[in-house]
This record gives sequence, C-alpha cells and structure tokens, in this order.
Amino acid sequence: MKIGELSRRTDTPVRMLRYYEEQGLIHSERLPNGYRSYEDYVVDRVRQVRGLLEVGLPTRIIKQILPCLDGSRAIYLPYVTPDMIATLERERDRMAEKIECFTKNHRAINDYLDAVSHEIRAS
DNA sequence: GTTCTTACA
DNA sequence: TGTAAGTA
Repeated sequence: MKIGELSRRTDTPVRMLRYYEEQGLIHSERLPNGYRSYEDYVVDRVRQVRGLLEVGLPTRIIKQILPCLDGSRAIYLPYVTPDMIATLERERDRMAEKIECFTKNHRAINDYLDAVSHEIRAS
C-alpha cells in the first residue's frame, strides 16, 4: 500500500510516517515512480509505535527496543544487552507510574460525574 | 489527484 | 508537526 492508505489505516499524518521511517522505526520499499510502498504488517507496527510514543517514549528508545516488542512473541536473545534490559525496566516503571496517575484521575472524574448526576436528579 | 524532498515557522 | 514550493 502507498503512504496515503497507511496514513488512513493508522490515523497517522503522512508527515509522521515519513518521520518514523527517517528514525528507523518502520520500513518501506520504493515503487518505480519513487513512491513509498508498505507491507501490511507495517500497519500494526505503526500502531505499536504510536502507542509507545503516547506513553512518552522517545523515538530513539523505541528504535532500540522495538525488536524486542515486535510482532511475534519470539525472544531475540542475541540482541539482549544489559543496557537494553535496564532501558526496558526503566520504561516499564515509568508506565506503571502513569497508570497510577491515570487511575487516580479517572476515579476523580468518575466520582465528580457521579456526584453531578445525583445533583441533577435531586433538582 | 497523490507522493516526493527540502525547508521554514 | 503543519505547510509551502516545484516535481514526477
């Protein structure tokens, strides 16, 4: 598929898709006319990259750990370095903190909504 | 009409 | 990240 379709399917700006490629996060081949051509699996790859980005991981870290998280559950032992493990543990802990924060705010908003709805029924 | 690269805000 | 320019 061409970049326009990948953009629609992943709801990602074309600009960002080219940027991800520049950062080595996704791969593409070229059509005779110079247009980028993507394999179907790239759709899931982009979604995963976006997910990691949303959690706050910088592209350089993503590029570094993507091989470990990519598609198949296979483990790439040859690429496991102490440095990589440390990075993953650090990011995992960061995510845990964010989850706590989200949970807390989710409760707060939920409680507020709950109180408001009761208020409306009472009035 | 779609995509490409480069460059600027 | 968005957008503009000039192409292919």
